[in-house]
Amino acid sequence: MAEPLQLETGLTLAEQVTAALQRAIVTGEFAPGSKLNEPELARRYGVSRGPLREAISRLEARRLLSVTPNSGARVIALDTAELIALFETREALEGQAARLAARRMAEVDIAELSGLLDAHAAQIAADGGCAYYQDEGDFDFHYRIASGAGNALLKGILLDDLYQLLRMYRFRLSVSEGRAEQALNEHRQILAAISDRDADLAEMLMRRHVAAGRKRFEQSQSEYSAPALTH
Amino acid sequence: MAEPLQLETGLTLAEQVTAALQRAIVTGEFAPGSKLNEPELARRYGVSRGPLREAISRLEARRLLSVTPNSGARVIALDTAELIALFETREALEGQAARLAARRMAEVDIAELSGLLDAHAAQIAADGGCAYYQDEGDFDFHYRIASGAGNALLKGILLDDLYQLLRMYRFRLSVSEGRAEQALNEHRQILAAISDRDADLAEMLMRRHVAAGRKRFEQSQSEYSAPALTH
DNA sequence: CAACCAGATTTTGTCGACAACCCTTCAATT
DNA sequence: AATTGAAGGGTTGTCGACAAAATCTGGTTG
Repeated sequence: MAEPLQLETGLTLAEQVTAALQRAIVTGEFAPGSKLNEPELARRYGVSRGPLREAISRLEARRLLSVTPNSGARVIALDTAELIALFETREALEGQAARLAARRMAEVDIAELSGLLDAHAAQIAADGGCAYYQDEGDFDFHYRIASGAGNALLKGILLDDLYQLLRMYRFRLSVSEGRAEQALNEHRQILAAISDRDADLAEMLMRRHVAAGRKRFEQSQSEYSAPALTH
Repeated sequence: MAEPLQLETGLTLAEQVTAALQRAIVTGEFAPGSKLNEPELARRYGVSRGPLREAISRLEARRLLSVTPNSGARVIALDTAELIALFETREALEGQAARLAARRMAEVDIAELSGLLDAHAAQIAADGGCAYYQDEGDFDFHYRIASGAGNALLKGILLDDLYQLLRMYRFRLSVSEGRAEQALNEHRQILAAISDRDADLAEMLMRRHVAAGRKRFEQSQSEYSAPALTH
């Protein structure tokens, strides 16, 4: 259903529509590959097509939409190769973020993130790591590392672009049984390296952490194309 | 002067204005920090404010403009810390690009790039490495590595976002005497590693190459804040 | 029966106009 | 003299309408 854009002050309509539309895309309300109808969307959000088109332009630059002239905007649809490319890019950027966080993250932020990991541990113990909250916890951790790097550009690319794509596809990247504990453990190791101000180790561990996700995904894909190998 | 937007077919006015405006920003025609006047720009490019505002929205998402509601758009103005952040981000992405290029770049592209480096060498020998052409040669090299990585996302972030920022500020990042030969030498080493399919070495060399640029810039900045050391 | 070609309809691209807001100017007040 | 406040002009934000393009429909023809 259409939520007609709760009105916030200080923001332009175009910005509010951008946020609402991005949210709808990322939560899967608009499926990957589906076409966006401008008059319909404009009615839905209660705005004219002007601000809506500005929002579409923004989201195109953020790589969430792909528009073809005279044909319209479609939600981006990543194939397997492009999802792997997303992991590869994250690996580089998040590795660097961890490296820089080891140099620059404030002690108080490290302590707070440590507490957050305790909360994640409790949650996993309680509900066995329900996939949704597990993902949210994972995003939380990576979000804070990206913020702790003290590099606004790096943070912006990760939060505004890559994490949104990742959120879109989290259902395809769903984690396996017992993965939650392992991920939490890796988070702890990364944070320990940051706390030790060991930049090299922090980067290496983060890269492995992201690469592990990519490899699990590659594995899950190759099972379909070559199912004979695993049983 | 106003070049009223040479008309190309198949592209939206908004897209053409985006390209023209980005070009004007990147070449320094609009200085960093300067304000963009919408009616004036619309007249200049011979379009209405609709497509112009879409172009502004796109360039804001690409981090070339920063717009504040009800106040307008300004060309981005990077301070020293933000330029360092740009180098740090490039270091991670270009390092990864070199790593992936070592795995995926086609032999024919490697050979062609090798020939391009020969041309650069000849150019440096001829005119002593005039700063402008030297920069263009540098961009050429990095552009091809980014393309050779076989990762459209990584390539897009580098070409659409980071390299544009870099071009904007190349005058502040101008190279010193004799730097051209050294850069060319580093390019040769990187390409050799790629040709050997040595991903680890290619990444390391590229990271050092970018880091060297960052360090020269940091050096040039600290000279002003602490001039007594080098007098 | 398939392919192709009009006509009609929907959708996108663009424009000009109006309203809201910001900044400047300048006069009045403390 | 400095600050405040109101009027004015200018800029931004938004809208509805028109024109061009694409898509859909149905009928015709090979």
